[in-house]
Amino acid sequence: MITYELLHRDKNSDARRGVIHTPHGDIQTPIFMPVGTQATVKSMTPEEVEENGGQIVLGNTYHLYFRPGDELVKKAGGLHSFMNWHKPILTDCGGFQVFSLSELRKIHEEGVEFKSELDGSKHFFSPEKVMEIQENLGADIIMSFDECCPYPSSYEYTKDSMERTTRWAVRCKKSHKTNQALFGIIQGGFYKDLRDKSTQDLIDLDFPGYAIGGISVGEPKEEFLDILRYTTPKMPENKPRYLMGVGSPDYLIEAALAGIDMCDCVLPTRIARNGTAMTSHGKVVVRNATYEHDFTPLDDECDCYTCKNYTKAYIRHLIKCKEILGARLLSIHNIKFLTNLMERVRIEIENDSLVEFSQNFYKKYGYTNENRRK
RNA sequence: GGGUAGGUGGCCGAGUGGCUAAAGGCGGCAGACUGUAAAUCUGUUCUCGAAAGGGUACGCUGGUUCGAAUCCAGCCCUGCCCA
Repeated sequence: MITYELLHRDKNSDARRGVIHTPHGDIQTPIFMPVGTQATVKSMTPEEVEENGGQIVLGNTYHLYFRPGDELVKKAGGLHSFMNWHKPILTDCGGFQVFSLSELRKIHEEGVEFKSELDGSKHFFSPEKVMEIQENLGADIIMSFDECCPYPSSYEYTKDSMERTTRWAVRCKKSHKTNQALFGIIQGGFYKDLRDKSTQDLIDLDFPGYAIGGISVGEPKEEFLDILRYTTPKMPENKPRYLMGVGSPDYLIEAALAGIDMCDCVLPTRIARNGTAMTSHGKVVVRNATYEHDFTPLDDECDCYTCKNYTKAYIRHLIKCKEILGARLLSIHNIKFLTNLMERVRIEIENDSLVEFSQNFYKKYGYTNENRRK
């Protein structure tokens, strides 16, 4: 099981500084969690993830069920042993795949029918099945099965979906047998009364942690912030609060300001593979021609392995040639950038200065209204 | 020297009379990426112009035709085979 310890509350925002105690060690919060869908943070070794500030990584129920199979992972001694990562692990439940693989699935009350994108075979995910898979995987934190609604969705659709997600949460709880921490996922789309209902119903079920799902799915930033700031304060104070699928620096800071403890995202590793770095001066598309003759590091303020040893010109060269080292060096940098950012956020919370920090950060990072997601 | 296949936009390569400023790929340039169907996807890529539109262009020169990358003639060049 896990417990949440509140260390300090920011006097000028809803931000909070805490620790989550897990069977595989403590997690200092707020935290950014790198995603390792297929039991690997793409291109990085577990040692590199740890050296670059990773305290916990994610795995994915859907992907690991298909390959290599959760039974195999169990046979290997669980995910920790299988992937040689001995710090905490959280597995996502496959709810996001219900959303992202919309063309390959059908949703029923009983569960979701999936057509495998690998071989076209049919598979059925019920809340009970998802619990069984996640128990085999053996993560410290597991997620209840949900549906992540697309944006935009009608009130009626979102309501039905949210209510079904709650019924699925009941079934997950009922069939959950291990001492892994099972988190509930708040849904309700962009409708505040639905968010209220979802939050309250899940609180009544008494989960050891709660997540906000169904935002950061392509909506305008204002709507994201609106739901984030509305929902987070209604989540229990004595338990971890997890915002799913957020990883750009501004969203992470806003999440912390709203009182979120945990975020995860593929963004840093994905944009790394596509030739982009996050830096203290904003996004650097190092693939671009501007950097052809730039023999300076990605970020002059960064202390990561990549920035200590390599230049933009070299990394650009690697990316242009599709050399895997390019993806690795950028992934290392981006992960370190975000874990450094969150470390800084934790310090600022302790000093009650996160609001001021965020304003300075945005100015330096170059965030304007144009940078906001549409 | 003889025979044969061929010369198309930065490169490879389709195209055998008008629908061709010319498919497709590569390369180049740019954009996107947020609980990973992603080392992916999208746009763009002769030139002038904001656009409408114009100018050049399929080895070279000339010809046939209302019209030629496409047909004809000569020349130049390249690969392969034979001497």
